[in-house]
Amino acid sequence: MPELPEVETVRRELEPWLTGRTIRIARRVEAPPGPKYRDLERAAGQRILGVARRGKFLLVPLSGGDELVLHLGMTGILSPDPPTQHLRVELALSGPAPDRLYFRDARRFGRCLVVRAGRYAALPTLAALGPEPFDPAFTDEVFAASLARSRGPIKPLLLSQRVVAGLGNIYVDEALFEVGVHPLRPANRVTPSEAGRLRRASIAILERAIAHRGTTFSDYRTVNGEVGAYAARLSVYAHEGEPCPRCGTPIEKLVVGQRGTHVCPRCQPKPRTRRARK
DNA sequence: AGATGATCCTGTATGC
DNA sequence: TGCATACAGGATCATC
Repeated sequence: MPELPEVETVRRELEPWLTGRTIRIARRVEAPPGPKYRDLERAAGQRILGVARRGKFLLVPLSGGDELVLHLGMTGILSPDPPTQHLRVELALSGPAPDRLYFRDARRFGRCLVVRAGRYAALPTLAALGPEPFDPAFTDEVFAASLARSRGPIKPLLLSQRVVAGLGNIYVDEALFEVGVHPLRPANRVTPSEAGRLRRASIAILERAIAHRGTTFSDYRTVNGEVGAYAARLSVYAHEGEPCPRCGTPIEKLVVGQRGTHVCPRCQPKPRTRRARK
């Protein structure tokens, strides 16, 4: 489940390899035609200017004014080695070996398409993406104001990518645990002080996870084929039934917004449901 | 317009 | 052992 730390790890490995090379061939393999893989062939002949990231999206600006947009989805893996199964995209590059980039994606939740640079109409989440967590413009005040505008539960709002970019199911659970906020708490009932702590905790967790090259449960691999080492440092995610690292109460698993969600019932008290009165 | 729920997709785990 | 079923979830779309 690649989230910001996993995608950033991949980006850092791709950047020195790909930058300056020319895409000789870009082709879709074993993937049905459709919006998830579009206009790839347009990348052929264009030089790669760099490898950037916004949230969980990889952005590869090209010399002809186009941009290659990649999303790993759930099971996407980028590698210089061809997979035996589930190959979706192959890029052939100029320059010395390794000169092929393969995009493998078993579950087909990922995407790879070429657009005019910055034109993200085909990618609504990217078009409406919130600030990068590490952007100085993402301040306590900005974050608290975004939360105050929404009455829905805090977790789905953070997963929406509109308030802040790059958080996914794992790191949202970890960050909410860290500050003792229940995932069902209405966003506008998170206090400004809690919002500040949540912002700083999210950044700290993401930075630590990047330092460990992300979290691998099953599919995620770095470009070099390595697993991420952060799974061993998770506090609540995938720890249901185990003692809370802070208070010892067994971690519980519930469903919030159709997502498996992990909480310490003591450190993260469930919000009172305020029912309509008459 | 914001919130909610269904949907996509297949490898892995579980149950009988 | 084999088969059926449940489960995992990021983004998108339909619906209210």
